[in-house]
Amino acid sequence: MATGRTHRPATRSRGIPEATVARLPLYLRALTALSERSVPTVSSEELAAAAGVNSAKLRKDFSYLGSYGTRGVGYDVEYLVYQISRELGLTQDWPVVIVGIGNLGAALANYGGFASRGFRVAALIDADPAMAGKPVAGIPVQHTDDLEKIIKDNGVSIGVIATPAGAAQQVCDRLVAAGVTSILNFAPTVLSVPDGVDVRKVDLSIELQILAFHEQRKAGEETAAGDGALPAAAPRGAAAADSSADQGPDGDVPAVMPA
Amino acid sequence: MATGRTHRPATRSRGIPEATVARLPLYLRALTALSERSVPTVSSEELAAAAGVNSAKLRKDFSYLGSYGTRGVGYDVEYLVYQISRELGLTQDWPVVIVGIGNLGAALANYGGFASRGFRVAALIDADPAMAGKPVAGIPVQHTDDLEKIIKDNGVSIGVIATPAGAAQQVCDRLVAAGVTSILNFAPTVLSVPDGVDVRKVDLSIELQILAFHEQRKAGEETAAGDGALPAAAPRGAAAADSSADQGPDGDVPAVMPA
DNA sequence: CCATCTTTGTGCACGCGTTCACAAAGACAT
DNA sequence: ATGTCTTTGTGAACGCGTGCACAAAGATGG
Repeated sequence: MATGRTHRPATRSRGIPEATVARLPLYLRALTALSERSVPTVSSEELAAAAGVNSAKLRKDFSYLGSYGTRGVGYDVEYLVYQISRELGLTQDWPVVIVGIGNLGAALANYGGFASRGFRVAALIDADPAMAGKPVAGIPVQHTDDLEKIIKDNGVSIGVIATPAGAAQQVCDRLVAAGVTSILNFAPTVLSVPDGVDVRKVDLSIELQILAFHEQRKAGEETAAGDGALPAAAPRGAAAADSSADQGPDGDVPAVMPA
Repeated sequence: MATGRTHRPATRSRGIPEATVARLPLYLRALTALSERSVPTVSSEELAAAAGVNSAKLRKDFSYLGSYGTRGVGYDVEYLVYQISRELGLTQDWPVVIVGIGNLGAALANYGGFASRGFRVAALIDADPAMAGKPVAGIPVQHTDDLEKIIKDNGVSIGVIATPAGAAQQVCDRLVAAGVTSILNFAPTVLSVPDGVDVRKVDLSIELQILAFHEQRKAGEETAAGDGALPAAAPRGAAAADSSADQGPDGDVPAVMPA
């Protein structure tokens, strides 16, 4: 996975395993899609297929939340959406700040997935004075000097770090000192934080390296035993991948530094 | 972690556990930093601290690669850098294509971590004809129509998908059909691929939701048992930053779709 | 009301990953 | 050469996560 939890050795919330928590958003996404199609109920088998997991695992995951299913029928989609949302804390508003408005920071600011689940981008912060006041995704960028005030005024408890690696720890320290207790770190650095602060890491470079490892292994195996597992995949259709046009301003601080 | 592996139930390469493979890039980064500071050797304790892991775990991880340490001394930094690089397949050139040059795709194209490890951005691909020829990060964007030819001409085996969710599966199918066997997926969708193809997923929305879960738990605990670790949480309801902060225009396709 | 059928919820076993704790190995000083 | 000291490499125990397989529960039809 592209992400990895940091710290918190084996802390379990109220009996909900960490692995289950990590899958809840997946289920929630699949359920939301069903909800939009006005599907009333769904079986564990169907939902598991949509989420790409084993159906037994899904049932066990749900069993940690309670008995929300009906035997012989399945799960009520709307009800389950609500229960999972509540469990994940998405029924409340989570103001988020993004620090480091480079390419990646701008991409995150434009990310549509924020608003759709209780997250609200409360502020964009960058160390470059030239960026100050400049709107990104409709939100004016503020200077790092005001970081503490911004955090406190908005009651922010979740911070996103998209600065270069060299600045990440400093920014992290300031965020934590100002009251942030959850951090999503895109900078390729190991952040050290006090107990009680959660850090999750997203690291593109690591993901690619893991892929390269498996790729190399595949290339090596191809000489040895023929597993024959590689059928020529059928093209599903001449598709068009549309993309958004405008990209963030270039020439700024790179979103992420080399590993 | 922000990422999660897909498929591949318990496939182990040559005895190297998957969890270990996922940590090798972490060690490699720490070692590279040491190498740049001309540190000749490092103990498992020091390196573990730098990588943010347990020293016993680190030693066990290295033991899967072989006995590269010297008892009483530690590990030779340069030698270990080489061994890990070789194990991860980073001593060879990996041409990579990025499909979907929106905000996120552009950020990835500008990502410095590519070139520094055997990865080379061979091409940028987008479905928007208006993007064609336009240089991003010094590389001209090419149209989706030429996807298959680009893959084959460059011998690409690793593809990065940064398209909207709706286009991801189609793009994935075309990439796989053209010969790509490893995919890094940034679109919030479960991709289905044939056996033999590795998919890794990076999903910002999921990461935030997991953080929200823990954040909510922390807020809830503060009332109950005094763990002592939680300083008084800041009020969250305070005034919103800017009212005019409308999220990005929805007509503009976001780099990643809402979950 | 009873039989049947579907689907949930979970007890259980297994395997992976983590951590402890220590013996073996080598460096270094005398 | 011998003893001491440091640090590796790993055997073993433990805990978490996964998946099977099935009993319990409820819907549905007669």
